[in-house]
Amino acid sequence: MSTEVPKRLTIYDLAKLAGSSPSTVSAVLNGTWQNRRISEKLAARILAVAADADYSVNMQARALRRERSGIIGMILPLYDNRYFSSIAQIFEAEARKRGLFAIVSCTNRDPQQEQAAAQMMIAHRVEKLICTGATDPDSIARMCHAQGVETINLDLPGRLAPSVISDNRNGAKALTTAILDRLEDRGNPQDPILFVGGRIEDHNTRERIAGFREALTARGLESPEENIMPCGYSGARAAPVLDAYLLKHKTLPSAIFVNSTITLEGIARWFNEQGHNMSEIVFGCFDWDPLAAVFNPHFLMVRQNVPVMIDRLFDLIDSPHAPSTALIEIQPEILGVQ
Amino acid sequence: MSTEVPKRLTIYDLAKLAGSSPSTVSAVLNGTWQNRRISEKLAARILAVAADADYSVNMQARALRRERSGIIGMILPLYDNRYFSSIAQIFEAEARKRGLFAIVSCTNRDPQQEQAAAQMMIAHRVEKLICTGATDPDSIARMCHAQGVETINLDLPGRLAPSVISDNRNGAKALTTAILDRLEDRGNPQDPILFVGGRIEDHNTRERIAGFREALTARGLESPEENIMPCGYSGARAAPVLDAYLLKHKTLPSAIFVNSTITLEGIARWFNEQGHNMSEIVFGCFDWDPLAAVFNPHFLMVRQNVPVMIDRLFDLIDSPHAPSTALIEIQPEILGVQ
DNA sequence: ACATAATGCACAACCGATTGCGCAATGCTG
DNA sequence: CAGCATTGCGCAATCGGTTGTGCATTATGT
Repeated sequence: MSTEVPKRLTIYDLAKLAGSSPSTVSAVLNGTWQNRRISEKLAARILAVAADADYSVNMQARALRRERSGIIGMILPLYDNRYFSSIAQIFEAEARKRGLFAIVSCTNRDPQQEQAAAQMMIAHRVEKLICTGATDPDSIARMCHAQGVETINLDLPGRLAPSVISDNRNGAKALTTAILDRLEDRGNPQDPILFVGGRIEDHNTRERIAGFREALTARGLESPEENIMPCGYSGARAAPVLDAYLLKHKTLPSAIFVNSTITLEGIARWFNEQGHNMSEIVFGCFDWDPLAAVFNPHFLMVRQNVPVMIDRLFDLIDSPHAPSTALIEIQPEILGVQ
Repeated sequence: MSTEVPKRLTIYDLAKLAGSSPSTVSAVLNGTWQNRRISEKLAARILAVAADADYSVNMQARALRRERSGIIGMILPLYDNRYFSSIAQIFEAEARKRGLFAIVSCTNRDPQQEQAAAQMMIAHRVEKLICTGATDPDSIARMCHAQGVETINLDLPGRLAPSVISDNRNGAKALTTAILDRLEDRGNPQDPILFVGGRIEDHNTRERIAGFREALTARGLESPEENIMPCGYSGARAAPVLDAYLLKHKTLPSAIFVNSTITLEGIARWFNEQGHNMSEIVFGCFDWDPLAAVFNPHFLMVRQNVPVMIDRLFDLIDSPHAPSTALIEIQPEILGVQ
């Protein structure tokens, strides 16, 4: 085994091997040799030598000279739910298709970590930075713009860069309507629906609450403040909300609008611990998880359309200078309605 | 908005601003100035100027000159299950703690994509490459070693680089034993257990089958070949297996050892479609998912110990030259036993 | 045969940080 | 006050590609 760095091959070595010059080797290897009037024959020879010697370009050197890194960055709250992990996966695949190298950093919904990650991305000279579900997208946008790096917001919108998000309001309205239909099927169309989870500071949660209310209003129903509990994204936050509801009303709500799968997990845990049966209640969840869906075929779930979101995202990336006010809303899908 | 690249600040600019030289600025900014006998006072001035001007080092230039990128790479089959996504997340956090920048690529269990991703990683001059669940870790290891890049295998072992994996055999044995205990509680300790999912070409699947058999043998039970169905990782593969079993035996097995959550999803779907009730059967799954667990408290699940695996992984990364034969097995946890 | 154009390729200056080395200024010793 | 050590810092080469420019050589036109 190599004891120390075994000096990798450079274009200078290849030039010697092929009896040519570094600049010619460079042009041949990066495909610009046609413009430089290199002969077919020499190009072939150089390519053969390079392949034979297992040459691999040094991207650092290339990026330094070209003043373009070929890297595109994304910051993300976390990987471990289906929505965000599929965002990461599809983003990466799409980036690769365009010859870009994607680097993704998790920032745990923490503004400090978001800033630090963005700094790192800037230091690595990413060509664009995608801020997914960022708690403070505008601060990041300011930082990046000061360094000449454009940003795009995904999932949560900002005011200083274009944004691609789900149509939260209409998605929530459709989900709530589906819940109301279920209640009607069960013969209690007037029963209260509890809204649980999310952060009221989030644009998305506010929009979902608005959609929730619109659906109720459309049926001539009330939406009392006390039934709307954006208690955060952690699963554990759901228990106190349910405890309080039960204490006050002596009975469970007939339906629950759950604002994320992580909240759903907390609610399910509470039902298990309390010995309640989830199938007595109509559940609608603004988020999708295949295992949750298959174990609860009666659940209503909203699946955000990640492939289309990423498509629109790359439209923005490709278009030179999208207006920072652009807000693109993608319709999600309601699963569980017959 | 900037029409074109707005020339970022370099150490040459800072040198002018601070009335000093580029080499001094460099030393001050990268912390090596003590060795270069720069005065406290000048260092402070330069730091102030840099902070004031929002300077950000160019990592490409640094990496080129230092001949170290500060980047560590990982290839991964996919993000979208809890096991792999937590690997990615914890790996990234640990890398960051060490001042390394983690880049992760999904390769969809496709040897071609694995090779291509490894090539990219090499071009970006990663300092090490972690091959997680690679279908062909040895080919990647050969490629990387030829370029002087060390690799480490995670989740699936290889013969050309050290490996950190779960103790699949003992984990499977413990899971099977737990299943047998459940069957005994239910009064049918001799009933057949079906093993479904995974690839027989995978080391892990083979070891799990071995552990499965050991547990049966320990109770004096048979493990007929026909009950062991490593039908792949896709969920859809489970249905034909279950169909065939049902056709032959006219009844469902009393217990199923499920080899992954994706297979579990396929099985659950089949049960729904066929109108069978999953609670009639004892389920053990070699994999863990919090939503699956909370919706099925009676499931036995194996949670692989990702934090410890990543810990050991970084032990290997930090140790100069681990023997390529090193195989570190981490004990997983059985969830669902009282 | 001579001027002109096209072809084929190499030279050398970069990109921005790092680092071995050396020089000037100051401090200290005798 | 000469002689030597120490302090403080800048010079210039370097990492490995990229690219504007220019110089031979060959082909074409008259």
